[in-house]
Amino acid sequence: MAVHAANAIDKRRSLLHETRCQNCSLSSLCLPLALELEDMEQFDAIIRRRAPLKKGESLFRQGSAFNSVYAVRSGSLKQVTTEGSGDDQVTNFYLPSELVGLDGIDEQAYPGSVIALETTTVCEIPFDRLDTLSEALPELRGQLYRSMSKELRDDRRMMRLLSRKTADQRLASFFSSLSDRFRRRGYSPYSFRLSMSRADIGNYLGLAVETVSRILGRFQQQGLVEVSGREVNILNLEALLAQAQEEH
Amino acid sequence: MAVHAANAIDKRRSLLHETRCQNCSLSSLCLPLALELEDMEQFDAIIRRRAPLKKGESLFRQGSAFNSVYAVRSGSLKQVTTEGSGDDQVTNFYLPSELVGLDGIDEQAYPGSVIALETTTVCEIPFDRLDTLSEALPELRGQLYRSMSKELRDDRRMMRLLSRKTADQRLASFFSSLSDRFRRRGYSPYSFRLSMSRADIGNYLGLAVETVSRILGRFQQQGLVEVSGREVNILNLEALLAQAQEEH
DNA sequence: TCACCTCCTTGATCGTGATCATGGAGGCAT
DNA sequence: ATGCCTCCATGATCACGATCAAGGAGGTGA
Repeated sequence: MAVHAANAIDKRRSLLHETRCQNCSLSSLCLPLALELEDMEQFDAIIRRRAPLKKGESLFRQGSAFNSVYAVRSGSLKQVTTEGSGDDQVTNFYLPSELVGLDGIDEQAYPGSVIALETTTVCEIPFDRLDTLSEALPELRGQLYRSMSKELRDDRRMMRLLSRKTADQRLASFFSSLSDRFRRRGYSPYSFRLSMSRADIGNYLGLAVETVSRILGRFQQQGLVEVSGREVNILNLEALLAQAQEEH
Repeated sequence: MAVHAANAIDKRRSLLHETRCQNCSLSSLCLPLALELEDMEQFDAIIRRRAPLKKGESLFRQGSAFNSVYAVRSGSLKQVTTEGSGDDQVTNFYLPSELVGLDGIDEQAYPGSVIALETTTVCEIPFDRLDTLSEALPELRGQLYRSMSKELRDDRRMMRLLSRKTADQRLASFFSSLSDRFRRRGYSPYSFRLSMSRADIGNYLGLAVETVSRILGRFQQQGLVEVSGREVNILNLEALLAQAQEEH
C-alpha cells in the first residue's frame, strides 16, 4: 500500500518532469535551446501539452486557422498538401525537436495537413504568445529566426534534389539525411526504422513507388544497405553519401 | 544661373526623397509595410543605401559572411547555389520589394550567390540592427516572420512544381507567377520583359534550355503568349493559369 | 565589314523513370 | 482457417524530356 502510494507519486513527478522543457531530452535541439534557466521557465509556461496522436491522426488540417506552432516531442509526422482533387504531395517529414507549422504564419492558415506516422507527442506553442515572449527574450527570437532560416536552406536543398538529381541520388540523399538526423538526436545513424511507407517516400522524392522499391533492391544488392520492410541497416554510409553528392 | 541652382536643389531633394521609405513607391509591399510613420523613420535610420549593381554583378557570394538582408528597390536578381564543380542551380528570382538573404541567418553565411540580372538597386538592412529594432516594433517583427513564412510557402509550391508538374505546366506556372508578381507591383500583368535568360529559366524550373525554347514556341502557336526574345505578351492568361494548375 | 561572341531555336535520337500489370507478404477481423 | 485489406516487389512497355548536333539571330569590338 505504501509502495503503491510511493509509485503513484513517482509517476506524477516523472510525468511532471517529462513535461517541462528543463527536463526534456531534446532541450539542446529544440526552440528554447539558447535560453537561460529562468527564461526557459517563462517559455515553458506558454506551452500546452497535447494528448498523443495515434498513427494516421492529424495534428491539423490544411486550411484550418493558424494559431500555434508545434515542437515534436516523440514520434514523427508528415506534411501533406492537396491541390485540386486527389493530388497529394508530401512536402516534409518531421522528427523530434523539429518545429511544425511555421509556414502558416503568413496567411494565418496551415498550407498543408500534418499527419502522425506513428504514435506521436507534440508541444503546442501558441504563436501570439511566442511572439510576445520573443520580444522580451532575444535568444528566443534569434532561435526562431534561425529555425525558419534553416528550413529555408533545407528547402533549397530539396529543390536541388528534385530538379537535378537522379532517382538513385535522391534515395541516397534521403537515407543520408535520415541517418544524420537520427545521429543528431542520439539514435543510431546506422540502424533505424522508417515510419513512412514507400509511397510516402516516393511522393516526397518525386518518384513512383515502383522506382523506390527497385532502387532499394539495387542498393541492397550493392551492399549499401540492408532493408527488410521498414527496418533499415546502413552498411556503407560513405558510399551512400558519395552516391548522394555525385555529379550528374 | 538661378535656375541651375534651383534644379540642383530639386535634384538633391528628390534623391533624398527617393531614398527614404516614406517616399518609396514600394512601401506598401516592403518590410516596413505595417509601420506607423514615426516607426518607419526608426526603420529608415538603420538602412544603408548601396550603389546600383550592374548586370552580372553580385550582391554577395555564396559562403560569404551573413551580415545583412537586402530589399530589392529596382531591377531583379537571381540566387545561384553551386555544389561540387560547375553544377549551378538557380534557386530564386527576386523582384522589387522582395527580401534577399533570409536563408543566411541560420549559418551566418549566405548559402548562394545573388547576382543582378539587370541594373539593380537594393536597400541593405543590417540584420543585427533589424533584430534589435524588431524588439521594439511588434509590427516589424510580425512582418519579418510573415516574410519568412511566405518564402517557406512559396518553396513548398516550388517543390510541388518540380516533383509533380510536366514541362508545360512548369512554364505556364512560371509565367502566371511572374504576371501576378508584376501586377502586384503595379506593372502590366500582360506585357513585360524577362530579365533572365532561357538558360536561367530552364535551370530554375529543372528543364533543359531546349525544352524551354520548344515549349515557348508551342505556347505561341497555341495563342497563349507572344514571345519575342525577352519581350513577353500574355494573350490568354486564363488558359495559362488553367494549364498551370491542371491535374496530371 | 568582319570575326566573334552569347543567346536562342529547331531537329534527331536516346535513356530514365512513369505507367500498366501481376503476384506475394503480412496484418487483422470474422 | 478464410477473406480482405494495405503495402511491397518485379516484369514489360512507353513517353517525356535530356542530350547531341547544327545553325540562326543579335550584339560588340577591332
